[in-house]
Amino acid sequence: MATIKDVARRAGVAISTVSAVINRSAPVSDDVILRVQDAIREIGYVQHSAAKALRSGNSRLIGVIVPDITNPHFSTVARVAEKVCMEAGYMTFVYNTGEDADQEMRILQMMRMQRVAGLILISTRSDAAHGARLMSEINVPTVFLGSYVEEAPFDMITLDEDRASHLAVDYLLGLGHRDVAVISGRAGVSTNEERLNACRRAFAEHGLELRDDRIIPANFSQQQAYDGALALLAAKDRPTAIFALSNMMTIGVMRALLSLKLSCPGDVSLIGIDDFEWPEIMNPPISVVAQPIVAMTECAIRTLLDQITSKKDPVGHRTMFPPELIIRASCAPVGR
Amino acid sequence: MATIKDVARRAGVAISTVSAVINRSAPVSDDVILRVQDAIREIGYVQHSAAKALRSGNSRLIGVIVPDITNPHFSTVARVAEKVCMEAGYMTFVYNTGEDADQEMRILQMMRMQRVAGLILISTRSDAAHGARLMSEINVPTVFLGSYVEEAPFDMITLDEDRASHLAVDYLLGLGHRDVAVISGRAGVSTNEERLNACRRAFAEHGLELRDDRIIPANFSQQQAYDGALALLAAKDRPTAIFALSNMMTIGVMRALLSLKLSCPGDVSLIGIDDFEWPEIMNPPISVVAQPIVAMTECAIRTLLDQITSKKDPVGHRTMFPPELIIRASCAPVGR
DNA sequence: TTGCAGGCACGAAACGTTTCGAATAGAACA
DNA sequence: TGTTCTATTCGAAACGTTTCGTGCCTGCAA
Repeated sequence: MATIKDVARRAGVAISTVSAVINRSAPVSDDVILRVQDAIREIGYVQHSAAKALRSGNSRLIGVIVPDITNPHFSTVARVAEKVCMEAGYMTFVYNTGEDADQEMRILQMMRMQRVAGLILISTRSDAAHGARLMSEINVPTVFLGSYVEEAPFDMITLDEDRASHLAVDYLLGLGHRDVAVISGRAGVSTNEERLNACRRAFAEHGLELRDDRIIPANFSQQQAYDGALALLAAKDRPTAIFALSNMMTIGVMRALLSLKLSCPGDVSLIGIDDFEWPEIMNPPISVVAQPIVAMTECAIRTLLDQITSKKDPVGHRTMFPPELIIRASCAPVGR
Repeated sequence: MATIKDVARRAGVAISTVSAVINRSAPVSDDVILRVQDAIREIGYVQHSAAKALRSGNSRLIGVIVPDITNPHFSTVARVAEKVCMEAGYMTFVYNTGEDADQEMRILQMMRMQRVAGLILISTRSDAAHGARLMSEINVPTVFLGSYVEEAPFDMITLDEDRASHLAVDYLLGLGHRDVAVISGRAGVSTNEERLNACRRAFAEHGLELRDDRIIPANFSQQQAYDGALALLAAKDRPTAIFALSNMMTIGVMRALLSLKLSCPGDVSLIGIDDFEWPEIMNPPISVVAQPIVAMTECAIRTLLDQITSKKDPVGHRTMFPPELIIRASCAPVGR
């Protein structure tokens, strides 16, 4: 492939002059600019990012690490990240951890090889041990999105998880439900811990208690939520309402309801966190606590780019976005 | 960051020896291997991909270009591509065209800058003019997935589109439907043209005709399918069945049906191409012609890697995968 | 006419690797 | 002991850029 040297020869100028034209990094006469541009067009020259990155020490690459791109929530993150980064002249590297901490580390290692300029990280664990591993592997500006990790003092963009759970629980209790089960995500992930603790608080504020046996662990997995809900709902003391702490788990519960031929909201009310794109085609349309994921992602990227250009250390600052309760048809007053 | 030079100094060997150890590219004594490995660990050395790519002329990067990662069909492609490539020691660059040919070209340009070793391309147009532009921009092994482009003689992995449409049309006609509307994708995309032409043929084989005014263009867009279906279904001569040529358009039709309070399959039968992940939570579960997208993607990547390593020119060979008719609850005999 | 500043263009070094021909050391053989 | 071979190890060039110190011209002021 043609190199900058070929362009220089063709345009009859020095290599450094071509570089100056391409990057507008030094004044060049109009005449020369034109000659260089013509030469570039004629021989079809395209910059070699690797060479540029090597010499300039700037890859202009952003790593985006998500649990699973197949989840619409995360594919939206990927899409928005790509767009915002591209506008700023960066390329994104989107990778899936599959909720596996070792895979997360492997990906971080790859990101390091690529010398990414920054990282958007939706981590699979939040404990201090994981944080320590993270800190030893990450040496670029990083922003957590949706969750955060102990001992890893990066900036974080999250939902107001406390309010999210309160919105759902208050709504359910307000409908008269007293026996509510919570389908919980992966233990040890901040997102889940915060949502769960907020549930407990919300119950307590109503003078009620969220019993441990009404917390069904499902690891954010659709299948595990299905299995857990199946057992829960088949028992004769089934709850009157279920609150699922993430979109995939909400779907799992819905499937369990359907396979047991239980009516929703007739027999059991259901509410989840994270909105669905076409709720009306579901049976029934599910009420949810939605998070403004597009705005959150934009904010995360902006924060990251800011940190990259300003070169100032992150302060571990947390920005919270407000959740929104969207009432549809999956919850009814108890005993109806 | 530490470089290979630091490792060499620390281990007391030459740079080239360190390289030999890292890449197992030349025989090195066990003693030295150990010393080098220790040194690498101690100073936390990580290879610099850009430098490696520059010198070796091999980026070990694969570009994956999809219309919209937000569509579950394509996020599956991305996920599978990432996995298979990673196993082969390649990294993937996933990018969205947003169904825009100019954006597609811009992305190709970026891919070229990155000197990707190969490309998986789901193109937004199939015409010869687009093919010509493509050929002028692409200079690496490329495999088309799902669609192909005229005048761009790369290998292609697709569904057996003819059979896919036949499966759906034969099923509908077999149920007695005579007035069937087809929601069509973007004109000029091979996938859509083939599906549409196969529809016409299938009708003809039954001695029927698919009238042009029963072909509703919707550009593969959910919203356009919704709008089109709304107009179609609000008219007093509405069809008794609808065949939507892609997953998003099927959803659009479903929404139209619901918003008009039309019963499916009572009033109108509906079938689509592409399966849904949790059909049972839809109302009703929609019958579809499914494509084996995971296997297709794996095949595409394998074909590509093969071409990259064998360095032989593509022959424009087409591999077709069989569709599968999955009957659920959205189609009923006519007049019921 | 001379001196000087400023605007442009140039050349060479450096970024971190891989690669390949050459050098070295020890072993085996005569 | 000298020679040849083998098994390692080394050194330097090259990949395609950017960057920065130099130097050449031109024009303007004195």
